[in-house]
Amino acid sequence: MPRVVTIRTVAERAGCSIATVSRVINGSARTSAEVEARVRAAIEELGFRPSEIGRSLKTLRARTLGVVIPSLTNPVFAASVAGMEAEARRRHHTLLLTATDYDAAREPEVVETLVAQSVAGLVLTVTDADDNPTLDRLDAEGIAYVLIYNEPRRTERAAVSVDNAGATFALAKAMIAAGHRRVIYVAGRFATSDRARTRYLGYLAAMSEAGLAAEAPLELDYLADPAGHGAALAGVFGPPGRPTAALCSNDLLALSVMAALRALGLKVPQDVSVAGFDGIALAGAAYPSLATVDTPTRRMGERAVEKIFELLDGSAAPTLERLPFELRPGGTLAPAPDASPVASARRPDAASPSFPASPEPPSE
Amino acid sequence: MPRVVTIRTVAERAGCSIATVSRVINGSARTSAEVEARVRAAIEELGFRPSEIGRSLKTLRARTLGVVIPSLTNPVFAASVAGMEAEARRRHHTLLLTATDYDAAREPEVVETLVAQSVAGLVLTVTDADDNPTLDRLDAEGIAYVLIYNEPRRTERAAVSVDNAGATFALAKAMIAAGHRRVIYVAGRFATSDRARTRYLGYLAAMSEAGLAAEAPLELDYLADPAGHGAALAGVFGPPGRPTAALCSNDLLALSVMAALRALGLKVPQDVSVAGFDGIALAGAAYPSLATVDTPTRRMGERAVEKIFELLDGSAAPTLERLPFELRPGGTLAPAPDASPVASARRPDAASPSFPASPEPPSE
DNA sequence: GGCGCGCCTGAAACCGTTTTCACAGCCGTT
DNA sequence: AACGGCTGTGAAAACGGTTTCAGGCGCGCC
Repeated sequence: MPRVVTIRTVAERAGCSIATVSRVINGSARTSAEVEARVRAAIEELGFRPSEIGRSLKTLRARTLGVVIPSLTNPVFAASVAGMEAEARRRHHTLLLTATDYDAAREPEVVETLVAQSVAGLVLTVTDADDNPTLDRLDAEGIAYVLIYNEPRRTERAAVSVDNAGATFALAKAMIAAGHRRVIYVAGRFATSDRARTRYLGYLAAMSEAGLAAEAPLELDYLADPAGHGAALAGVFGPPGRPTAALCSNDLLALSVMAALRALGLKVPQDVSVAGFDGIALAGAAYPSLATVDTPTRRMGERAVEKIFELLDGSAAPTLERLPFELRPGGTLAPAPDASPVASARRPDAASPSFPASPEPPSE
Repeated sequence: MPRVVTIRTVAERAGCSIATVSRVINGSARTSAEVEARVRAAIEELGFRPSEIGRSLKTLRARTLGVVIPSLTNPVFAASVAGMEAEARRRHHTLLLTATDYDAAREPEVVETLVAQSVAGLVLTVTDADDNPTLDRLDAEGIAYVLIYNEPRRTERAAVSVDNAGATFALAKAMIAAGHRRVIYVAGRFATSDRARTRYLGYLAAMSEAGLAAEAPLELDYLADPAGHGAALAGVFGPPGRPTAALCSNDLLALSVMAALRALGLKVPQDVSVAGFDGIALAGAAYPSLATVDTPTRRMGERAVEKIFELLDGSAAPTLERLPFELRPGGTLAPAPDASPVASARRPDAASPSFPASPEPPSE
């Protein structure tokens, strides 16, 4: 028999009307000091806590924020959700969390679920931010939302992201600067991640700028058993003239690729350099430490929630906002083993980071 | 102007009463085929979706589940939340997610928040499952909850866990069987994690059984900068006669400890063996792969949600349920470098796992 | 042909809160 | 002394559903 004590119980106890109790609770209108004291005492004694449901029904707006992410298993999303949670709590809101498991078909239904809960707003990472009926519907209904990690081309969509293509461009350039000529882009779930696709464009641009031939991207499912990776990677790294560097679309994938390469008997970074994207905390604890693009994952979550409230109170129009990233050097990226037989065989040194931490490495 | 279409709009369009619309939606009573068709058509045309808030108000129970965890940043909690989310979705419920950041003082307030939302039940990991006023309050109010990873001594508390002490006992025994004599237990946030304390008991038991002297536990904050770890670890592993093995209270900590040991110039596992606890996905991708206790993290989350519903429909009484664990061998646990100068210096081999995967290794 | 029983249906109450509206009392001003 | 405004309060109307209750209608059975 939970919730036996409602605002009516309190009013009775305090000897006033429920309207007055409501006023005391919300400070929505002045009340006499005497009545206020009685009400506060009654609330205290009864342990009363107003029902958010009752409140929401009147307001037609719950103090909750809907969150839609592909998966909590990827630490990059877990970290950004942690940021959202902290910021939401600061603003007396709670997160309603849902995951799509990278299934685009699930997006409309989870958004429906959240909208049915009358959330104040939504934070989402979708598979495709441009061609997306679900987002169109939110636009049409005027429901506040902010994308995170997506970079919609349509600038009237609110989003918090990083320069995915630019960062990958810089990262690929760093690999090229380290002497790598055959660099392969490895993606997880290419089809269901516009991030992976956008990052690929950055890779292509860097290869093209350096006059190098781009490789066909290698697509791996990083949720599947790493054993599956082995076969795919063996196909690419087995033949002679194999790539000397793997640029992975995210850190989780990169760590998995490193394990798979080792299982194939290839040494990282002596045989193959590896880099990731995201800057998850564990990338630094890996051995060798993972070279990656450090994105402010937690801050992005916080910022997304801030943005929701800006949209709600009308203090800002929806915009695409790119937070700064940083190239993070790591032991997994070393100078290329000299592919040309004429050049001297310089030993790569795993211990020394091989590219500067500035976003734009020197152009030579 | 969101939510312009309510059950009343639908009723009008279908030419019937709102009661009938409700009946069609919920199948709570028979309706004529003709009316039902009209109602369904109206719902379709209007894109109507019943408000969960309106529904909950009558029911006094929302179709949401409150989740309280220390932090999403630890993959073990992220994975269990992923399990909860999947199971909750299966049952048409949504998660309300909150984190305490390992702050016991925050527990009562976040639980208050969730209760105010009229959640159907709660899944929580608390700092102390035995002496906990917040849980007492939930008991008193008859609100359904299930603990996860906690192992309350009070058996009338519902919980899904593993045998924390038993698993650590087995893990410590495996280390001892590998020849380690000085094994140190390294904990993160000892004060705010009854898991860390319970696991320590398992370590103590194993050391005692083997007639070895237990070391004082080393407490590290794995959220702090790993640089801080360095100093603490240097104090323990610097002096001669240092421990040859570190048993860490969780995987995240273990990976951080590995990085810190390397920074001190110590090799894992040649100089120091390391083991963790939890079995997070990335433990397997680490190099060397992390020896750990593999717990069914995701499954535990699913099971906790199942249990909530068992409690709600009265089909089961609250109990402490321990799911099976498995020792997972890993390259970080190798035979001890022979401490006794008289014995021959046998080279430890990082590649070969050094303990069997069975929960109870041979007692010699 | 009348009676009774199901089957569908609608009116209305209810859930817990916020908010509007009206009003009583008081004070200061003219 | 009358009047206007201001302050504090309560009654009541929402908000969007579910559910109870009563009743209308059609049908079968005596």
